[in-house]
Amino acid sequence: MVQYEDCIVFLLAKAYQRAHSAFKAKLAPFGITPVQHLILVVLEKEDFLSPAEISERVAMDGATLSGVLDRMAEGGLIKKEENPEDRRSVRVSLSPKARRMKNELAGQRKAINDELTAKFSLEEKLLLKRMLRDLKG
Amino acid sequence: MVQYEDCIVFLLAKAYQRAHSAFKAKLAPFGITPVQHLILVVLEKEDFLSPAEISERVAMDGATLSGVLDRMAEGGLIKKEENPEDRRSVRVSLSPKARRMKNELAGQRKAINDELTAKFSLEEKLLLKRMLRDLKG
DNA sequence: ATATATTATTTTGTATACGAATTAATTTCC
DNA sequence: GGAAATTAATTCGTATACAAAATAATATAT
Repeated sequence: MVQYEDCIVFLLAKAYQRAHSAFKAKLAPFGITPVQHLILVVLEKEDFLSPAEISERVAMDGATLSGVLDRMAEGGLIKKEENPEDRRSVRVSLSPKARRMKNELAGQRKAINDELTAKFSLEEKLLLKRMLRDLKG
Repeated sequence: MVQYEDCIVFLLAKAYQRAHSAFKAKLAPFGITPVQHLILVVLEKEDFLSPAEISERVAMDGATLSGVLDRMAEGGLIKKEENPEDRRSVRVSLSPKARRMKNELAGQRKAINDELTAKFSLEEKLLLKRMLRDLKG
């Protein structure tokens, strides 16, 4: 009998909620959320992506992304502009303010990783990452 | 430099989303969601809990739970009744329909666990569960 | 060339998730 | 015994998350 305490879905849900909540608190002073952080990092690597391209890279539904991008534009983190080549699509680019946050964002990622996995050995950390990637791969 | 692909928060988020989505699809024919499944299992072990007690056991915010319980009552899975001893609080109990789902629910948990961790050895499965529990514990 | 199909994005509807404010009932404290 | 603090739920506001429908623009096929 699989107790719910042993069910991977619930263990993942609760571990994710703890991690997300800790990261959210760490990012709050900067006025961004974990999801917004993720999108900023994606745009640091490749600027001027369309919502569809961002959606693919962050594995997030286009419908969700639409609202997130609106809030990020509202907050002055990104700019959304029409693509003149194809007026259906949109180009998203980082604002100067967001571009200046690059090092800060990297520091936040390192800090949250260290905090969350403080108890684990290096081998365990690597194994955890591999298993999370492989889960239902 | 911690790339976002190496950030535990994002790896957890995406692993959770995949697991949740697979479980949600498996439960859809029964008209319940993963969260509702969790609450049903909690009530199988201890019936007549209050929202506050359920909230504690499933580590979910009372504000979220309030809506979930309403939808479950609406769907005929639970009954909410006033506690005559303390009219602030509510007693939640399983409906006969939900009580009959017990074995089915246990089977669904086993099936989703097996699916999600099919690639892992027994040792890896145990280690993954331990690490998810210990993460930021 | 234009009706049709496809594509990109947004909107709508439903379900978590949680902080903060609100409401209602009970306790506590003087 | 009644004001004040506490407690239990709910409601409100904001942010994901995703399916399905709607919208708008482009491509295709005849």
